[in-house]
Amino acid sequence: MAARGLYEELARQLSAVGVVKREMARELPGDCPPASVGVLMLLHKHGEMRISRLTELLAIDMSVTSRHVTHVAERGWIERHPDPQDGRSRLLRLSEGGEQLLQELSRRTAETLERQLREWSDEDVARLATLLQRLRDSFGDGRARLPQQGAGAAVEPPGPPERPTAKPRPD
Amino acid sequence: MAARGLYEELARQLSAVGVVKREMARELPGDCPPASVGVLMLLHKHGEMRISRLTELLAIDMSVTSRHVTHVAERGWIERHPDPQDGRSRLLRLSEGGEQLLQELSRRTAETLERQLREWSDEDVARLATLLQRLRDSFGDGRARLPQQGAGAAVEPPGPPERPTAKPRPD
DNA sequence: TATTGTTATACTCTATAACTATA
DNA sequence: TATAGTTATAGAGTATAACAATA
Repeated sequence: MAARGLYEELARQLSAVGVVKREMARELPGDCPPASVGVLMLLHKHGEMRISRLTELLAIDMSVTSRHVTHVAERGWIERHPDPQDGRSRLLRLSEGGEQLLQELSRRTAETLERQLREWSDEDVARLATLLQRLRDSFGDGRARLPQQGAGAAVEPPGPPERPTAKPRPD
Repeated sequence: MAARGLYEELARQLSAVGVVKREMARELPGDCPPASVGVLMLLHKHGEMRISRLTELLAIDMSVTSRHVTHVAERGWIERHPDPQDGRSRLLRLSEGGEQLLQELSRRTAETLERQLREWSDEDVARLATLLQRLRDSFGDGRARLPQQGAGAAVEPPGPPERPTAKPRPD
């Protein structure tokens, strides 16, 4: 178990990752937001799958996955075939055009990182990727997606005074 | 310079950090979104400062910072004093209540990470935090916030065929 | 005229809830 | 009745542009 300060520092750094993500997003074609790239990458890596599986891998709500999938399907980057196992589902698969787009995006992503991380050693790049993977695993582990019993109001803080305590806010 | 696959893997892991951030956000009081925590943390760490400085540290647009600051100020977590150096600015400072809230939030954040990262060694937690810090530095380095010459249309991809190429989309 | 902030508007990503179709 | 997926709606975070006040 690490010291508390260590965790706080990690939390701070995690919340700052957004800068990097936004910078990377600038390199994408206007038509293809980061979420679409995520869908394409997973279909490339894991092959044909249903929306439910994609939802698990993305660790977001299925309704969101559905929208992202619609987006990439409308642009012809994936194909949707009937699932012989279950009439409610369809199997998603990268199209020829999707494969090629992804190639191009991957190349560009790599270029950006290469440029920004010029000073980094292979070892450090790999180390960071590995630690992030592990971080995700650690979080997705224990209670992966418990069915929400009241996440909205969430753990109201015990004592901090002076705070107007979450007024309904009329605006 | 690392191999291309290494960069792609890093990109994939970076885009997946969202899961962790959302999980952490669940632990926050409904009134205090992650962005507010960021503001409070920076004011705690660096002390009194102007919005422009906060904007640099957060690496977001000043208009966004302005909104976040308004949010925390409305709840009494920070105070705004006139800046003797410049009549257009105000100096932001954590209030008593803000300090206490932050203490509580930090405690809770640390608890969450402690719970999820039970298996992690001190070294690995520190290593990840350090690498993320360095990642951010590397990105914020060279051209930190160039004045946008056409980021909207962004680098349209050269060759990937078959792609409907960003149709106006009638919907 | 240039700079510091603020406000209005729009876009992306996500969640919740209500709904459809199939199991 | 339960499950896979879709759609409507809302909220958080960000960016751009137009604007106000001060330098």
